[in-house]
Amino acid sequence: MSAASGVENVLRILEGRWKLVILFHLFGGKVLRFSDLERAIPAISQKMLIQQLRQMEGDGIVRRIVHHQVPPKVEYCLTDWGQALCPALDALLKWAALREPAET
Amino acid sequence: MSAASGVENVLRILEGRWKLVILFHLFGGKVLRFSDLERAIPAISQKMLIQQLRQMEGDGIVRRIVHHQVPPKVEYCLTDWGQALCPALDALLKWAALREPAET
DNA sequence: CCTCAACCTTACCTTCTGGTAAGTACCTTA
DNA sequence: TAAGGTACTTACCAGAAGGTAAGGTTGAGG
Repeated sequence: MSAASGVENVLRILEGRWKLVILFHLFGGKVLRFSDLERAIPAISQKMLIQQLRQMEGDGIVRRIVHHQVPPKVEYCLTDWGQALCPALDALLKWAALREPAET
Repeated sequence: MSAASGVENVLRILEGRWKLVILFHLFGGKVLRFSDLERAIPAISQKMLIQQLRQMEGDGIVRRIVHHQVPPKVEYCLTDWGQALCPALDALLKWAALREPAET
């Protein structure tokens, strides 16, 4: 059952109050600046935004693009691997959709 | 993007240090007693085992079968919905497997 | 009467997560 | 010289998650 630990790893990556919210804003190849994300997710604090972005960058889901300009400009987008998450999340969604009818 | 909250809900259900470990022990229609699970997962404490089982029962993933005997006997197995999780977890696993080759 | 087995509950404590608020660095503009 | 905009960073705190240890219920067996 190393599958268990594999899935646990994946959950560990996706866990975090804001990861999925950020992901969904980035799906579809969108490229957003830090401040765009702040505006898109008003409830998030800068600390959390940066923290979750950094973690996802470290996990290889998100790519960080720094433009060395005077008013700093940093953009974020998904890596190919990050984009590939879509179908897997869909599978989870489909599973969740099964719930209502089949409840004993 | 209510998909985001949908997936968040699912993660909320699967989250928890021991849920997946227990799930994988129950996959395949297995029916296990409390003490079987304790033995199968030596690192878990009784408190955690019961807590995670109860949460999964509440979420409709696990079914609890009580036999009113003198040395109590309680069995746990997956509901149909719980079994249906398998393919979704497989999708996550497949996604995780994509990682190595495509790392830039 | 005492103990044991199996399942669960409770109290308490530590660690982790997320939240707020303030501060930093840099150059541009007034 | 002072203010401002962008992208962070830091210090501190509260609440939740998880861990340990002990207790409690029930009837059979000694």
